[in-house]
Amino acid sequence: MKLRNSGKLGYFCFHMIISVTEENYLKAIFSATHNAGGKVGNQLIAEKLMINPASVTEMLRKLQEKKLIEYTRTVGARLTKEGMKAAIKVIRKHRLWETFLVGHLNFKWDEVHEIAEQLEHIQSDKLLDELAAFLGEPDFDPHGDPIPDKNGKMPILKSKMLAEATIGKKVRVVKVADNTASFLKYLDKQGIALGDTIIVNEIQDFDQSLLVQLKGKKEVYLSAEATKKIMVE
Amino acid sequence: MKLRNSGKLGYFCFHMIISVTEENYLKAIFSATHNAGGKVGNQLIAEKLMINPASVTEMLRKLQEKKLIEYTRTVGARLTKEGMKAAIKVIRKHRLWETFLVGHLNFKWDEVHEIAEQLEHIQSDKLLDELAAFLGEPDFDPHGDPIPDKNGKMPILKSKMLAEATIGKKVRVVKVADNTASFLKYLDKQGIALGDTIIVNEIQDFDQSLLVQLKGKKEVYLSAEATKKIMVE
DNA sequence: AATTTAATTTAGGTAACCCAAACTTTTTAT
DNA sequence: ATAAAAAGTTTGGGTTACCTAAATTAAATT
Repeated sequence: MKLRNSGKLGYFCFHMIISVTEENYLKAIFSATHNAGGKVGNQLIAEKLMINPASVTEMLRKLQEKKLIEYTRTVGARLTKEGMKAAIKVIRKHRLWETFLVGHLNFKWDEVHEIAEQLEHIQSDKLLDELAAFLGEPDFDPHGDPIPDKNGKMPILKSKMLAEATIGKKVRVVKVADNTASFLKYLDKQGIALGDTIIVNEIQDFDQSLLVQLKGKKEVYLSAEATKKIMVE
Repeated sequence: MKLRNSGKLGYFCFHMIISVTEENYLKAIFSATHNAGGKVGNQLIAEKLMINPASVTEMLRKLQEKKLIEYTRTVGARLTKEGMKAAIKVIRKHRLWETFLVGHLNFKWDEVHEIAEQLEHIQSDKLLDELAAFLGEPDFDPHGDPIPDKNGKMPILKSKMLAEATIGKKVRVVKVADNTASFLKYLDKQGIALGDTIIVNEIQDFDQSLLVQLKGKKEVYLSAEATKKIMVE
């Protein structure tokens, strides 16, 4: 933590220095709690960060010291307001960079994650603002994930799994619930992209796989697995 | 150092992992030797990196281990071919990012250095290639510094100090030899930008300051200091 | 050549990460 | 209720990259 002159406003304000590692912890805690809502244990955090659970304890204490999380050994960790703000800012950066890479630098949606993981830690408020403006303040990233706005507000997109779509009704792919390269490449191979329309023609009883009609009239079978990861509206 | 499958060529190749700190050492050694040509001592490296000279020894040994530099305690350090390649790649990234920030994200030339210092360490060959292509393979950055091409070749720009310009002859500003924000802001205030034409009208004998005529016919005095940092052709 | 001065190295220490293994607490199941 | 399983913590150790102070080595001066 470091005291810094804010320069513009004429008074001092605390500007917390959050290390790259700390940011990754905050992201992991966010992604583990924002749906379930509750708290996360060390184990799950360790898993998400692919580190040893033994390493987590110390860092959680440090994050609590910095008032970025609330933490009790038995119940686990939850982000404070400050921690939430920091986590969402990292996510905003990540998703804006992904949008940039796909939109302007000819990256495929399965190639951007690793690089965005690096770019999300670049520290510059002006860069963040200007990048967002350059991209036209996009609401969603190349995977359909919502991009938080400057105040941390996430656009809401109500979508459901393709697996739950009504037969015969036309739906539009708006998001993928799995950003791994392998799944995304599989979708590319099938000819399925964000924004495409799909009609479910049949459900196979024995394995819940779907026979669907893509935009080019082409019919393909999608496994139950896959249809749970393709989000539509 | 890590063994990695190169993927494309079908054989294994060594891919050296160079840390951020190591990259900064290579940059410092490069910038201290590429003009003078010789070798650098610990002191100068320490100064450039704003660390203690005692800290340098260990790292230089490590860089020598990795065959990125040649090092003898008495003569100092010099980049090997590999080290040079690595250093130039970092510089290429730095200058391309600066070009991007100024060209597309509304940054002023005095605002980009710090951010480029972060961005230059992002690891992705595709990103580097695509960024360069997006920018149109520029030859010079916003300060007039040459951007090495993919093979590490630097475009050469023969320029001289404004201080050495012939009186009455029209010259063009092509580079600044000082990238500090304070100097760049000073130039902004004087209304001097890259590409501008200047005519030297008078040299003041007593302090070597110049009375110059800018493109808008405006006449200003420039200190000898300043005229040594404005490069023209 | 002897001395002063400058540069470099050594030695010992700190801080932020990480791990493996031992240990403790909590939870679950019998 | 108590043993087994699961989850969390502590201990001891490792790495990287930095620090200071003291010792050493090389260079420059006298």
